[in-house]
Amino acid sequence: MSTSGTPQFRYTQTPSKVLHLRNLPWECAEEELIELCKPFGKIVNTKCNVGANRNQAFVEFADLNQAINMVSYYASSSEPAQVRGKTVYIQYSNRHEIVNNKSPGDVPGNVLLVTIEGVEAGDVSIDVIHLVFSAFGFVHKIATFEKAAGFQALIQFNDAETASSARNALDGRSIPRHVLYLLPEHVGSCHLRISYSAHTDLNIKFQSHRSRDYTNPYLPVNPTAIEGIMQPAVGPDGKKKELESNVLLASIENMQYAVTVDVLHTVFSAFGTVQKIAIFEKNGQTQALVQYPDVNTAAVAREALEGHCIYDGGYCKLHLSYSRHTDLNVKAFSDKSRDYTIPEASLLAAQQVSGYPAAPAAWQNPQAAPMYHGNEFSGAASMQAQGPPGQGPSWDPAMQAGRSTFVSVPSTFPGQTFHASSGPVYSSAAMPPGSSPLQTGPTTSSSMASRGISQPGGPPNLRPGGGASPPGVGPPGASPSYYGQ
DNA sequence: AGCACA
Repeated sequence: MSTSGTPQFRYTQTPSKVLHLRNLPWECAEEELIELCKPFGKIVNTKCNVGANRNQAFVEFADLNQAINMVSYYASSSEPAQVRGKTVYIQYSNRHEIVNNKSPGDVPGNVLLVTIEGVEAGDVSIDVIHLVFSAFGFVHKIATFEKAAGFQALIQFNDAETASSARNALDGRSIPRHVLYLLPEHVGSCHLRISYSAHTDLNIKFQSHRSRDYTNPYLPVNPTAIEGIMQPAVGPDGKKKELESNVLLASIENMQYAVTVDVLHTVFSAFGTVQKIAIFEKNGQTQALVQYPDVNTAAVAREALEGHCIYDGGYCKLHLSYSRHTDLNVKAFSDKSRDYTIPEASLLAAQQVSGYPAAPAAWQNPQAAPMYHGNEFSGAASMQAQGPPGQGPSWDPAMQAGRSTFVSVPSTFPGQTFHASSGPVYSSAAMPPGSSPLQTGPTTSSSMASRGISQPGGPPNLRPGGGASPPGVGPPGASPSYYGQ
């Protein structure tokens, strides 16, 4: 009775030009592997830090004979293979080539992604992190956040060399003993898992309890961070208050009919100037971000539209919440996004959607402080490249008040998915203030809302049909209107 | 000290 034989140990393993190395020191760098193996032949690929303990590796030789040479050499050698004095066990791999030799986190860069295991976000302050990592060089920026993986921090160094020295020294280690006294007593172990981020320059908008930009001491302090809030904002009545924002997140339920940027613009313009719109898909559901100039307008729109349907019959029901974003960075004119603050885009939009006043080109932000420009390739050079304020449609990310201190690709920001340029990327960009509201200012528009719009069945007086009907959408014979359920 | 990915 022949079974498919269980794999035996090395004696019956078929040779492969890929070798499996075990019992490596966990610090083992690719260079050390190469050092060990290159006397036997040309190494074409490696994979380091494999296994739960990250103490295994694979090395692929150019030629099978080279791998055989190495295995047989150490099989008969009196001196075992060693890395830093540690005996390394070598055998043929059961695969014949190394695929995916590097995970994204292993590609060196100047920004580290640090996961601090076994702690809550409040346990390890950004100052402790700064202290620990400053041992390896000047830390430019830090952004911390909580994800499923735990408490994480992005730490930006000047270059990949500095970053890798920090990673090599700290990956897998606990926070060094000399700073442990800075941690709360209940924090027992807090191991650091460190990989490289694909980011090259973090976009820090405020000095706050969760983000720092050490290159720019003049960066404004996030007002909400002064009190060091670690708990949700609380309203006057003591109840938990949802964090407000000038940007609304709209989920569109029961979307039987296409909802275009123009439709959304029409709907949301009833409450004030819509600055930017971005439509995207999330979990198979269509969502949209709608940016107003201020929180008040957004609050009014939210109150009025929540639970209402764009089309009669329960179609395209809106669910609104506040986004964490305060300023969207969207393509000026595409089928999924619109930036009405850009004069050209407004013109373009006006060609298609007649009847809407173009947003005024107000680019000066009175709130703007001298700012550090945090785009992908920023640095001294890009700061100089900034044009003077008030000139044309620049992308100067003027500072604006807001509570989002660190904004990036939604939901994927610190994770392992990096969209460099695909899709809308939300980050800092200018928020031109003082755009003239379509109807009324924020304060009066709230009275407007209280007069009727928020009442089910009381549609706002603005209908897409009036010069802005979305092409061929909506139920037959029905122009978009608002119906309470 | 015993085989990787997502």
